[in-house]
Amino acid sequence: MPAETVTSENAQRERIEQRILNAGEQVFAKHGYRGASLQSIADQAGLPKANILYYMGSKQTLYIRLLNRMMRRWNAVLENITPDSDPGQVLSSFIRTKMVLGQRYPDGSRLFAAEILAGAPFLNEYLAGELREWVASRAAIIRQWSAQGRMDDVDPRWLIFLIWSATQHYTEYSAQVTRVIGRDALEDEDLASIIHFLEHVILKGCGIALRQGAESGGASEP
Amino acid sequence: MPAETVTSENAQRERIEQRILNAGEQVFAKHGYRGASLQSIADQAGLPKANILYYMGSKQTLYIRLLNRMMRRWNAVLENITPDSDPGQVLSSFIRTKMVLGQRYPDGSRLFAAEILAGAPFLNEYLAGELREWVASRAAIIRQWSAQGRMDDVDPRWLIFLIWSATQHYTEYSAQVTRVIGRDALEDEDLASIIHFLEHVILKGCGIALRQGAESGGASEP
DNA sequence: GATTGTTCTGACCAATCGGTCAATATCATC
DNA sequence: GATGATATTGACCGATTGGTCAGAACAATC
Repeated sequence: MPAETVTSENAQRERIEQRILNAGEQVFAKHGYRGASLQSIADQAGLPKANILYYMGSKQTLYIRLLNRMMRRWNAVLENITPDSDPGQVLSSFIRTKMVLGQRYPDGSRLFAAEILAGAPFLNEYLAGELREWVASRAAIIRQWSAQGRMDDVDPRWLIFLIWSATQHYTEYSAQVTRVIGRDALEDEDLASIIHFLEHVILKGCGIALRQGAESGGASEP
Repeated sequence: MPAETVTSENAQRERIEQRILNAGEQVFAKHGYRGASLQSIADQAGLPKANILYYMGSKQTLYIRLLNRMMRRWNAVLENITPDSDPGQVLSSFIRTKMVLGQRYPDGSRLFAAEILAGAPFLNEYLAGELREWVASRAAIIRQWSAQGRMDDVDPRWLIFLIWSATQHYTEYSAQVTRVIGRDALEDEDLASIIHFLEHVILKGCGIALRQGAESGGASEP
């Protein structure tokens, strides 16, 4: 780049890199690693193809940067969970945080999904290492809750996958969901309705009492 | 093909086409429409590339045949549902049927998922037509159940999507699930455990009484 | 065994793939 | 305004893409 002051120089480079990353996220999300072409990413970013390679080095480097960026965004999920936490609060927050992240980064979520569909060739270590530890530690706490009688004795791994899949669905499969319910996109009221539904079914299904007011107008209890 | 008797002639052609379809399903499932190459499909099928095109005509024709084949397989899901049906039985059967189908046709399920990720360019009509009707008719019946007090008043569309996503997850994301729980593949006992979990949480979460014996050793009720 | 209608496939096509590179453009510094 | 460092990009590379096609191979009929 042109040599400006150090800060603005970095800022300029940062802006261009972000533009490339966002363009790459869109294209990789739609067509997967193999199906995405540098030319289409360049078109999406409004830059010549050679410029993409100048900044990112290679297709693979760009792709891995995108995977890492998305993994970092998920760090906020289920981070403050302790054996003393309230199960209802934690699961409810899990559902809400995950839904918000999916809405904020739909392309990143889909990019991740495409990588898993392809057999997760670039994510083997992450899944079998970091993520496995993450799930195991959360599962251990949930098991304590069950043992203390604060919720049903369900397999916490399946519970985590259930919440993960249910929330992912509305971003990754938005093309399916919107067409089936006859909308162009999911509105805020839809999202609120979905979150409310998931909280109701999952918490109640795990034998966790629903919070007061959370059921206003939603579901009728016997 | 060599001119044999009419029946065996068709049988021979059928065998080769099935071989190509299965190979295509694998490759399309992994890499999506754009990312899949006819050469890799040919290699997978053990045939020269020109042979693939001789039988299928074009990449797009092969792809659409695969989508149709998978859609047909899903016809068994939620087919016998009436206002008089037992909600618990129907939802339980929905979960089981869907899980079994996912296990039987993992590549087909993933193929479908990749198509949705790409924005469902080939499935627009199906999703906005046939599938929308399918969901709407089932949703209407579920609403009747709620109105009759046989289950909670939850949005039936979100319920259908919940079961759909939860069951899909274990086939489409098997790469993630198996690595996170540290297995090579999901065993029969895992599947039984998952089905049991989903039945417990979803039925109970919808305010449907669980059948006798279905909870043996599974979840502890207050 | 010549005829006929498929089946099969190597060779080839223009287009596109990821990536390289040399030439040019741009700016801060002196 | 000369120097040096980085930014930019059109032109190009060999490989691969989906698809075409002519002709070889094949089996049944006459």
